Amino acid sequence: MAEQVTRKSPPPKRLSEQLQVGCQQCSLSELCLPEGLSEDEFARVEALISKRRKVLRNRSLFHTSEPMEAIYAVKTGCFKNEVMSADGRTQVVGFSMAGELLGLDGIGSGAHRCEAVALEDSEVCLIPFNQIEALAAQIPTLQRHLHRLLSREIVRDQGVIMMLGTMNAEERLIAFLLNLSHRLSIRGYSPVDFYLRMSREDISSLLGLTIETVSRAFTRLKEEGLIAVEKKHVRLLDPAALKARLSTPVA
Amino acid sequence: MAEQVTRKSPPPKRLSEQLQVGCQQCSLSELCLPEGLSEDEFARVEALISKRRKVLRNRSLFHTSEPMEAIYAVKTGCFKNEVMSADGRTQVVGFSMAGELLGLDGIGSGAHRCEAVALEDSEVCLIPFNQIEALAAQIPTLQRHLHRLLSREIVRDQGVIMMLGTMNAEERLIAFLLNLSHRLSIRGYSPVDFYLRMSREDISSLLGLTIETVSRAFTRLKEEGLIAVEKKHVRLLDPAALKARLSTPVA
DNA sequence: AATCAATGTTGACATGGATCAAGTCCGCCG
DNA sequence: CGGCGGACTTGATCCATGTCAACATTGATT
Repeated sequence: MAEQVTRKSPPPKRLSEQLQVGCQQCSLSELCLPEGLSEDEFARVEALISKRRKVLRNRSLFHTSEPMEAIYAVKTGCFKNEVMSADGRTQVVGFSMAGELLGLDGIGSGAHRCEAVALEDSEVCLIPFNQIEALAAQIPTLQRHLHRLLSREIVRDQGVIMMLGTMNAEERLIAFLLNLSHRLSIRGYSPVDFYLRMSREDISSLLGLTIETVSRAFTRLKEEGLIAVEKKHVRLLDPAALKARLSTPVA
Repeated sequence: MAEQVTRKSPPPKRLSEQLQVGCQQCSLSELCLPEGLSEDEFARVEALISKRRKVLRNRSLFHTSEPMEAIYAVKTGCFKNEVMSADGRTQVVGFSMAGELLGLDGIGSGAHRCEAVALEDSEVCLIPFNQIEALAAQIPTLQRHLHRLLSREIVRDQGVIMMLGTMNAEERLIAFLLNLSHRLSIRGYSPVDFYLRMSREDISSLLGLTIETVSRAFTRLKEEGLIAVEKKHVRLLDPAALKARLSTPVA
């Protein structure tokens, strides 16, 4: 099951090969990088992001308290972001899929404040933060993009806060599924038929519920014909009805 | 009670007077601005932040969906940050006190994603975002500072997520009080004796609870001798015990 | 094939917090 | 002064979710 990532090339890639896969060829560049870069600018950014790193399933890309020397763009696979409190509580604060950035929370203190764990064999592009920061000072478009990404992460987190603060179990699950659906569709995947990369436990942590409650919420939505679930395979049978559930609770 | 802010000068300030109160004289500059700026750099930053704006109690500094043309530093007073969902839910995502920034969430989309409401008559420094961004490109110290602030906001939000995801009512209230306490002490105020600026309703929204539950949690902590509360006046009688409550729940 | 550990589902029951309803304490305003 | 509304507290009850336990499924190991 947990086999090495070997989809793009034979066994162990050589460094020279890794370097060849640039941002220009990457279908995700429109998610990671700003539009409107000149060729020269693009090349300078690309030069910074030449390093890749593979992370096997259940391994960490970085740990809490580890010094932050780079941020990461998910190239393939999926991660969960977990924060840990002083007293040992653990909380999933989000999942990161291809084209999304990881490690932005480490900029403030210079150390990562959360742990990024691969949910499947994954690969990330390494972005040395000091260097991208220096380059951003020279390329306004890049600078603006970086600020936008940071700000969007704030907005995303506030969305999670709203979910936790105002929604019941069923609504939380629906919000979660619709959020996944939306992000998948942006990436060209089906918004109504997908496989969950994360366990019920990870979902329940993000949603601030127990796994039993999440399981029952899945079952109820299934019984009502709104979704189909078998294990990790989810189909949204009535996306409109799901969205409607998030608006006025009953009537 | 709700009188205008007139502590620093007679009745209605003239613009020329407002401009005189620069960052140099502001005791909060160490919170808003980076250390290590040269005199020249400091002056350039200061020149950008010369505008002030007063916001009366219960008035909004900005509204959701309003175009974001500036970010703000709280000079005096206190704000609540509220996000609203499409379906009309409202959620307080945090409170901002003197020296803290407001409006960072608007950078991503160019429009504010939340509403900032003054909890008392307050004053903010207006920071035109485009200009501070441009200046940051020229002053690395400033750029780094800006990134840190953005990142810290992410970390702060993740802390709220953890609170909502893992704590019970009493723990949430304790976490909230200790957080306030800490921020007040940084500003030179007593960490164990303070006045709440926000209503029980605002607190309950942030904590994802009802006002009744918040009220009962206050009462219980009071009965246990951990705090003293009369209305908005709170005293932490046993901060160590409060902190201990956040660690291992029972034993 | 047998065993085992993870993972998820389902049921029965307990409980923390929501809901509903008074009631108190204010400051405010006529 | 008296009445009124808003903010908060307190009590009684209900219910959504947590807890505990059994069981199913799956894949890994032997």
